[in-house]
Amino acid sequence: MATVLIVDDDPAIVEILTAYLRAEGHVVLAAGDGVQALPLLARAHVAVVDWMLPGMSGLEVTAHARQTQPQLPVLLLTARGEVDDRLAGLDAGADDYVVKPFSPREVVARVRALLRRVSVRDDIEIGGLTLDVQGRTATLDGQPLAFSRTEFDLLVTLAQHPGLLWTRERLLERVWGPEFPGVTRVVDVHVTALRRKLGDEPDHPRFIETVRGAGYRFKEA
Amino acid sequence: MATVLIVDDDPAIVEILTAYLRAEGHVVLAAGDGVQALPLLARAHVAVVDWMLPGMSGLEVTAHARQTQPQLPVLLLTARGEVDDRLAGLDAGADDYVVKPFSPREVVARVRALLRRVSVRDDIEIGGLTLDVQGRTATLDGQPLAFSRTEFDLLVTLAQHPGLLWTRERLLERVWGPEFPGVTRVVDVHVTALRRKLGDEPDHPRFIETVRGAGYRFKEA
DNA sequence: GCTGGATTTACAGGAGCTTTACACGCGGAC
DNA sequence: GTCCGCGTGTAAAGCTCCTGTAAATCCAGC
Repeated sequence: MATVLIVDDDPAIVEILTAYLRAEGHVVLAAGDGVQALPLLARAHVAVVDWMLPGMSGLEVTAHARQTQPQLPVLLLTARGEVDDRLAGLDAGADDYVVKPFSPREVVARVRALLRRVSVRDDIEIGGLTLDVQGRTATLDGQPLAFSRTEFDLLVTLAQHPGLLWTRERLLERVWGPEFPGVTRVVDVHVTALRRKLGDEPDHPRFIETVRGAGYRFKEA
Repeated sequence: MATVLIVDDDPAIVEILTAYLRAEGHVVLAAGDGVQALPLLARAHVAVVDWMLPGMSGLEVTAHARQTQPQLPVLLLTARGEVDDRLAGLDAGADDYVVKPFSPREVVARVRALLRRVSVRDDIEIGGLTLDVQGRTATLDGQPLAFSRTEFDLLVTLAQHPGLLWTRERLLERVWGPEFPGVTRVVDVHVTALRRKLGDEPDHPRFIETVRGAGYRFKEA
């Protein structure tokens, strides 16, 4: 259960991959070219990117992802003639390859493998807050802090992308999963709980700020 | 003394390494390719992996091990021509290298070094608890304590990695074996049994703490 | 078959999640 | 300025699901 970004200008490919990935329980975001893809990168756990794209190439998208989100794994889709360019792709920071024509199952399998890697991400440290994602422990100004599972997932999601605006809907999608039936106010309640534990005041927040009419945002360092 | 996983498609190499490692008292698991190796990773204390494998490469096996078992040391076997790729191997998370052709003694020596690092010792002592892994005996605050086989294996697994979060699934894999068909609640039952013998209370544990919604963790010293 | 241990089952208690309700305050209309 | 509507903060209630644990069942070795 994760968010997968597909970047391909062929609607047929997008459609078939979306179907397979949804069947796995993932949330799918899609973009037809590189420019559309850039703002979606921050919301993805893994990106599937076609090499040949109109305008900005898949390689450029990959390089951009590598810069802005070093931990985001990228799976490149390459046509047969491009196989020789594997090295260039590795240089740009792609994590895996699938050569066209591919079977959707293969892509799904590799996405799954990449997701396993993401789940073991390094520690987050920002503004006196440290999060050990793997061990699910946290400290604030050196003091250990206990969070429930939902609280911790929510905090990690926010803290992994400082400065990024998260709507309640996107947070629900990401933290609670794509099929969560509940209302968005549940996010508010958990944010309140987080803020209490973090010693955060809604007016002068140290970490989580409210963007009225929009959602929440983790303060940049 | 420990369980060593060998992944190599050359039966001659597997055979000679197995002989040397057995002579050191280790348990040896062997796999001829990466796919065979994956389910065995959970049972190993250290892995010796050939770079060139049919299908899934040794690098991929290493990366997979790094994801699923961060603490598992990996020793890569590389042919002379691949030495330049050392950086790639380090990226994938290998802990050490041996360049072919190698002497079995050298491999054994490096395995021994890696095992020291991972603290797979015959004797564990932490917080008043001592475990003699070889002799399968234990004392708590000087008093001898009797455990069943499963209890002892479970306790050793937890105690060897203080502070590391273990999900019930990972514990099943490691203690019960990768193909165990049972439900994860069996872990709970054995943890309860362990705690009773250790005089551990779930609320204020001296040794095994519950991470609600995640799994169990042996308290750090 | 006996016996010790492993696994499953069943159930109680409680932590944490969701919903609900209401208060507060910002911002726009006038 | 006042009024009103909407969005947000937060406490509290109810409920769900997780965990602890005893008891029943299963199983392997003798």
